[in-house]
Amino acid sequence: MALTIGRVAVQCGVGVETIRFYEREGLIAQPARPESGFRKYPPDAVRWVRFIQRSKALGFSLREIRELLSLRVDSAATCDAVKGRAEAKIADIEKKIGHLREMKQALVKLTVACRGKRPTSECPILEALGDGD
Amino acid sequence: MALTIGRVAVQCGVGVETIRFYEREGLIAQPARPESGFRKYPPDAVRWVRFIQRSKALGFSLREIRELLSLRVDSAATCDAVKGRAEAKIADIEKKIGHLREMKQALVKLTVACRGKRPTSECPILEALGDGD
DNA sequence: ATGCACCCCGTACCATACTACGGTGTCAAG
DNA sequence: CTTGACACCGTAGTATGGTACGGGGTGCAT
Repeated sequence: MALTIGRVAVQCGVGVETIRFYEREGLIAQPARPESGFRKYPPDAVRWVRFIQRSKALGFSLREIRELLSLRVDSAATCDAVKGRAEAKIADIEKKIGHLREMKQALVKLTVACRGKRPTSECPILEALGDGD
Repeated sequence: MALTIGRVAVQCGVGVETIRFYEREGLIAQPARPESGFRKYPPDAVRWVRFIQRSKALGFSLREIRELLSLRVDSAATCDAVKGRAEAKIADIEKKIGHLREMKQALVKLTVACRGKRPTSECPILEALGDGD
C-alpha cells in the first residue's frame, strides 16, 4: 500500500528530486518517516502530484498552486475563492494572448516589408529595429 | 558628442548595469576606453540599445538578438536570413497563443462548472484538478 | 582643493522550476 | 552476507534577464 518516493515519482512521470522539491516548497505534505528515514507515501500522494501537474498545465505557478492547496484544506474557504483564482488566471492568459498578438502583428508587418535577396545592410527589418526614435 | 554610460542609459530608459550586462553578453560592442577607464560611447550607442529593446518587445530573446546583430554585420548574409528569423518567431508566437488558448478553454470549462457558495471540499474545480487519472 | 556625482570591477542576488552531484545509509534478493 | 538498487541530505548548477552591493577611482564645479 505505502509507496516509496521512487514509486510515486514513476507513477507521475517525474523525478524523485521533483517530489522532494515540491515537499520543500510546501506543495506536498511531509509523509510518514519510519526509523529508516525513508518517506512512506499513501496511495493518495500520486494524486497530490497530479494536482500540481494539472494546475501547472492550466498556467498556475507553484506559488499559486500552493494557494489553491491551502484553500482546499481551509474549511472556512468557499468555492468562490477557488473560482476567483481561476478567473484571475483566465484574465491573465487573455492579457498574455493580447500581448502576443501585438507582437505577431508587428512582426508580420516587418516581414511583408522585407523582400529578401538584399544584403542585411539594407534589410528593412533591421532598419526598423535600429532606427532612431 | 561622446556619451558616458550613464547618459546612454538615461536616453534609453535603462540602468547603467543593464548596458554593462549587454556588453558582457556580447550584444553591444566594447566602446573606446580612454586612460580613465570610463566608457566613451558614440551617439549611435543609443540606437544599439534601442535595437535590443525593440527586438525584445517583438519577443526575441537576448540570444536571438545577438544572432540578429551578427547577421547585421555579416556582409555575406542576406535579408532572407533575417526574414527567416522573424517568420520563425511568428510561428513561435502562434504556438504559444495556441497553448494559451487551450489553457483558457480548460479554465473556462472548470469555472462554469463551479457555482460557488459551497465549501472548497466540494469544489468541482479542485475535484477536477485532483481526481485520479 | 574639496565635495559630490559619476564611473570602475567582480560578485552575489532576485524569481522560476527544476536537475545534478557527492557522500552515505538501507532494503531486498540471491 | 554480499551486492545492487534505491533512499537520504545539503549544496550547487541550469537558463533568463537583469538588479544590487561594496570598495574603490575619476571628473567637474565651486
